[in-house]
Amino acid sequence: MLNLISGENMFTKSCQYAIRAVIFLAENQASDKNTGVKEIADALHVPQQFLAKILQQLSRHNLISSVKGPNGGFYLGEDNAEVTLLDIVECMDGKSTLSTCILGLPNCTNEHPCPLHHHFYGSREGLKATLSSCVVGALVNGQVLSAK
Amino acid sequence: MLNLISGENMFTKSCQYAIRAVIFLAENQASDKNTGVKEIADALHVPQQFLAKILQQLSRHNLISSVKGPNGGFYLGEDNAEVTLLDIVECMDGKSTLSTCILGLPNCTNEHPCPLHHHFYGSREGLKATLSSCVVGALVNGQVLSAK
DNA sequence: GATAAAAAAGATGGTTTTATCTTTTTTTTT
DNA sequence: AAAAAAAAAGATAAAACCATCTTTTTTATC
Repeated sequence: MLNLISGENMFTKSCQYAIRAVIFLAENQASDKNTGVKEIADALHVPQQFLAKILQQLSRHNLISSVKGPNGGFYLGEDNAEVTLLDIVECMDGKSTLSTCILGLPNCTNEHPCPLHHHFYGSREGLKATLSSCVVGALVNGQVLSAK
Repeated sequence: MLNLISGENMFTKSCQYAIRAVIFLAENQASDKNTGVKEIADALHVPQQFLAKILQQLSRHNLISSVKGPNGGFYLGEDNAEVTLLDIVECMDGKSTLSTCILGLPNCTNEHPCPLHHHFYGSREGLKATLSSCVVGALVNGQVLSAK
């Protein structure tokens, strides 16, 4: 589930962890060594096994790359160069809510809008634009990433 | 929990139902008759008992008004004339997430922002502005409200 | 080939959200 | 006063989300 307004967070936990992990991998893109789950989990202060599941899912969808065995781990390769925030959100939480009615009404359209439709149109388009234009590989600037 | 981006909806189910119910009450503001849970639930096609809980909570927080007994029900009175979307969201889902870090990082600030901070700043401010400026009593225009 | 490291996968449990059922309280009408 | 209508409240359950533990598979190194 992805709730943009109500709730404690704009992204789900899974999605937050996923984004932070991918940005972390992007920061290590230069190095030719892989990064293990443990190392990422320790750096970001997130539950290791939960993060493992998330990385597996990202890898299955080819948003990140992985190698098994000793010296194995995860990395961002050329295949992952164009991955955007929208890719990650949709991978973790399903198709983004940003195109469906904000009140969940199936018959809400531009022609027959719900009472909130026009009020949120601009902000929602802005969010969509940001999500689809943010290539995670470019989000590296040494800013705050880890918590606690 | 209120997730603005990830998940299926921008608002939680509770919040969606709450907003739709309050707008429905606003449409009946003119009438001096109260509206019962059953009538609202039928009109909006939402689970009656779940909606009852939601209306109780809205009533406890004085966002809507209620009377018990025969011919009882809910209504929007003068006390509720200034209720905004933000009031409803915070009543149902707690203080909005729109001021906390989008990645859930406790040490993210304007001076030491997370990698997403500036990208989402504008849209988030827009959402906040809409939520706090939308008085639900004014959202009545006969638009689509019920689902199914 | 044996060992070890690491991702992948399977199974299980806790918490929150969503939803339903039942009982109680309030209040109007008869 | 009795009956009925309706909100209020309590208890329970299903589903989704969050998290952990265990086992399996892959693969590099010895």
